[in-house]
Amino acid sequence: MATQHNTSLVVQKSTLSRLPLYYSHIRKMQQQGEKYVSAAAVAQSLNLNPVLVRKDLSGVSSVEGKPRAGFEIDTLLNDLSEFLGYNNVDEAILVGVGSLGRLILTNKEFSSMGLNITVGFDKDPDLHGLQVGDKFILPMEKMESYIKRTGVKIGIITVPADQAQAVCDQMVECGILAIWNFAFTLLNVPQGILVKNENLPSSLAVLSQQLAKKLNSNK
Amino acid sequence: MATQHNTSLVVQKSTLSRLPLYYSHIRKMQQQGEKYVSAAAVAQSLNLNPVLVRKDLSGVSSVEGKPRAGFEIDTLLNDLSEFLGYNNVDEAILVGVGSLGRLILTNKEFSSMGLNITVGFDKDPDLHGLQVGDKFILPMEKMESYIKRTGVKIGIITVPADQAQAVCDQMVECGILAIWNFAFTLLNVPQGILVKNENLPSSLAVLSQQLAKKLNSNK
DNA sequence: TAGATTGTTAATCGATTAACAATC
DNA sequence: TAGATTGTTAATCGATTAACAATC
Repeated sequence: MATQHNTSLVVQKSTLSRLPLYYSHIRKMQQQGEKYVSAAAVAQSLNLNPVLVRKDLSGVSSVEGKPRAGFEIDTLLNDLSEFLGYNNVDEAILVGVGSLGRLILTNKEFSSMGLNITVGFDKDPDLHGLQVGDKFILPMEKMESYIKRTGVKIGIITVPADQAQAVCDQMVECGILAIWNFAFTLLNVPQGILVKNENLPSSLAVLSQQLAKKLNSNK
Repeated sequence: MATQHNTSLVVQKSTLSRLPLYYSHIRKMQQQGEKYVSAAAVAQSLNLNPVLVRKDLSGVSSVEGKPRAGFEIDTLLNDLSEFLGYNNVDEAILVGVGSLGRLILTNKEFSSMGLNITVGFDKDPDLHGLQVGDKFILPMEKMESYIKRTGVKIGIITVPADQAQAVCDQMVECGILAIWNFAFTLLNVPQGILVKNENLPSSLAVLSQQLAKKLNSNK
């Protein structure tokens, strides 16, 4: 049964959001000295449907899994990190060095995932020239030249909601192609610009609603 | 065409995650003095499919929208906040008062959404008795008695990944029914416990992957 | 070999979108 | 009235799950 691996990149968005979980879980196994891992085992540990995991992994792995054994961990981790782009480090800038911005700027987990936030921008003059961790904070006016000079493609927005659209427009104009938006507002962007919204109020609504429904049904 | 409103609570999860956006957008319109809003207008502002918005709103509104005019804003906002449970304030506790925990504890947006985080727990003795904003930090040992005494049902986890499962177990044992998990790990919980994962690495993976694909296809 | 695990094809499930009649 | 907007029914799209043959 010849199958083409990695050539058919029909990995869905939903798959993609599970891959980091696989990666982190399987890396833990590697550190514990394991050599092989089966999709079935991953599925059980992560409480997912086995077929789902099998399908996800088969779409990413460069080699077929071996029946009875599973996948060789070293190879699989390599394929995963390759696929997720952890290897070719991506650079990003961040605008809005408030408490959330600061948190993201200094978070080491991102850099281990290959996201290198090189600099923060803020309109508050008191912050200019300061460092958060080892990242400098620059004035907004420097954004354009910075983006154009470095060719950075990812922008992170951590300003208050009412300023987010303006920052977004500015980013897009300077050449940013993908925006990670932490402000609680939907951004209007031209066709072709990617936006990923990080929306805590929505998440909370889902959770508390489900809880309310459950409490009611139990009555 | 008689329709039953609010009685048929077949509002999907996906709808639910859009409602807070509608709420916030429509409230802005209210503040600008608008009296009526149409699903079509909301759809256009938020860049969503009109039918989708119409369906969402019709499932939540206590009255039918008026053709040509739309929905009365005051009534609609009331229905939305009713539906989202913003009125009957929910209490929550938070475990792990690091930088992220602190950020969430002090975030005022949550309280305006009806989530009242009453107290934070941390294992660091240096923090015990301190206040973050107006919230006290208590030792972990106090968690059980606190939950049982107050009957709080929502727990927020902001500890490092390797401690998350232990905290989760403890919460569940004490009677917590819904968990908002900010640690990058999947939690194993008994049937019936709700978990909402806030998963930044996964989000990032989706974004940077899409970007990479796009950059490649443009070549 | 026997059995666990693989990858694939088909069925199911759920959410979004298209089409349309009803109404102010 | 004419036209914008509504709510609903049917079609489409996408993702998950079930079933199964292949294989080490």
